Amino acid sequence: MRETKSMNKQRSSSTEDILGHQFGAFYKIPIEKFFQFALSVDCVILGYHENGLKLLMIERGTEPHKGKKALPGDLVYPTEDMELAANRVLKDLTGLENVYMTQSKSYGQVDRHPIGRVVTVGYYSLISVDRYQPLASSWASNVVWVNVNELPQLAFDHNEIVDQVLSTLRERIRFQPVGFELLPKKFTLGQLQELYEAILNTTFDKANFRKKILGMNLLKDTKELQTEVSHRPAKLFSFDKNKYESLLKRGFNFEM
Amino acid sequence: MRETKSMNKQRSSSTEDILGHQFGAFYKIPIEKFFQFALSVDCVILGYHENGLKLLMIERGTEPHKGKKALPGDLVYPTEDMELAANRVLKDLTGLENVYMTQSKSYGQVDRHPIGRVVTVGYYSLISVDRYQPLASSWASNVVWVNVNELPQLAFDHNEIVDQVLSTLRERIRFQPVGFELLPKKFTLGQLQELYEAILNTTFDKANFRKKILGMNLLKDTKELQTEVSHRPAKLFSFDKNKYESLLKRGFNFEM
DNA sequence: AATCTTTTAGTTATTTTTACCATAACAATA
DNA sequence: TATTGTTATGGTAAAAATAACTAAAAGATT
Repeated sequence: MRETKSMNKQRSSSTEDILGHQFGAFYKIPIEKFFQFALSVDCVILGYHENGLKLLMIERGTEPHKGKKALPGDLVYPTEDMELAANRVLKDLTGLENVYMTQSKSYGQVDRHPIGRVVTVGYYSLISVDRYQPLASSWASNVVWVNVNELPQLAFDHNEIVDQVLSTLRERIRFQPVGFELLPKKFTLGQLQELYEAILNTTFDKANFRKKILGMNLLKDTKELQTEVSHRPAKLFSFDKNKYESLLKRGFNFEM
Repeated sequence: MRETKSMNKQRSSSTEDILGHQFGAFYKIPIEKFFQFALSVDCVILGYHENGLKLLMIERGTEPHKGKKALPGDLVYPTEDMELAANRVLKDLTGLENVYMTQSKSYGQVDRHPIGRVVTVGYYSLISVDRYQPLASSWASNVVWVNVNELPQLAFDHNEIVDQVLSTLRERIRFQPVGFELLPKKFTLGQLQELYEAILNTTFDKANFRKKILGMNLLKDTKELQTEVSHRPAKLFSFDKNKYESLLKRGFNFEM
């Protein structure tokens, strides 16, 4: 890792325009004064349980905001890419890797953190809860799933971060096939419909929903059936990502 | 402004969990080592000229990336909110205030800037070119409008930032009434249609386009006419924001 | 008067959406 | 074995939205 002292020395000897930012900032203030931000990531980890969308939160044991729920997050190391930091947080919390993860917005209000200027970047990931199992760690007891419709007041500006992510997801799920990320690899059409209904807070006609989604030719019939149900078992389908990619190239537009 | 030294002292005396990030980062590294990021903003300032979407760029006079075009941007002051910094850049460059501006993504690759760890937040704003007039400043000669379809290789990761903004805009303009921000307060339906056609790279049937947009009841007939045209002058309309807000509450969905 | 383009008011065919209906299939269980 | 609950499947029909097109009056300039 690069040392702070040598970095400062390098900066002090730099020309006034090395950054290419011309609007005056460091004509007045030495350049090293600008290098006093910290960067963090906060993860909105969404899963679909029992007919509802939930997110993983931790309960804070210390001030500030002691006792409140907060998004899992961490500081980014000075030599770490932020996507890496977000994936690290996710993996430490859930054991999961290579899951759907997207950057949301950044939050940098001057007074958002008492310790100093900490800018945080929001990420959200969609996980299939059948793959998740809580890791046995020191903080494991503090981890809870919270229904997105029953969010309490969260620590810091985390309510704002979550609200932003949810509204992005509600837009995105209608035009991008991301809903499948929240289901097991193999799912029934009923489960898919329930998921859409829960997230978009509407209802669909069952027959029409089936026709629409099957008509897209994005689902692969796994030839397997649901088990342990006291009625005719539903077929299990899987999302065919390759098919989607190839349809995309031909101008296909997903829409629900 | 807060002093660096006193901030470091404060941090050194803090408990290990004051940030509420539990995953180990500063168990290994002193907290002040995390405060060595700089934050910048880069602005994608979009305007609509002569049937094309263009963006304001500056030409770099110094290394790195000397001679290349770059997005206007600046470092964020340690006690400045980032939205404020973005608006400052916009105002310094164009003289404009209170224009449509939205945060895009953040870019924080470790090696994206030679001087140190600089994380940049992308913003985009939509301006009406009839309001813009280049300010007479030291950098004024370096400012150029570039057609979004003829972008050269830009400095840093600015191509990525612009591409992201353009793809967001193309999605957004279909479902949010943001296109009007790029037109003068009063515009003809022909201008509006050309704007949509340029951004979405399609064509619309004129009669159908008219019916659709007028059917939404979002446009106010200003009772004025185009002037200085050698044919029947078109009516001038304006976007009725209040009307839109009230329709929104009743569940209206804008879509083009 | 000729020209150019907007405005306005249609029509028509096609496609998509929405709301239904009916019945066979099938696993559990009573 | 009959009942029950739900999925699977294959419809139909009305309503709404979309797309493609036609026609002509209006107004300003040349």
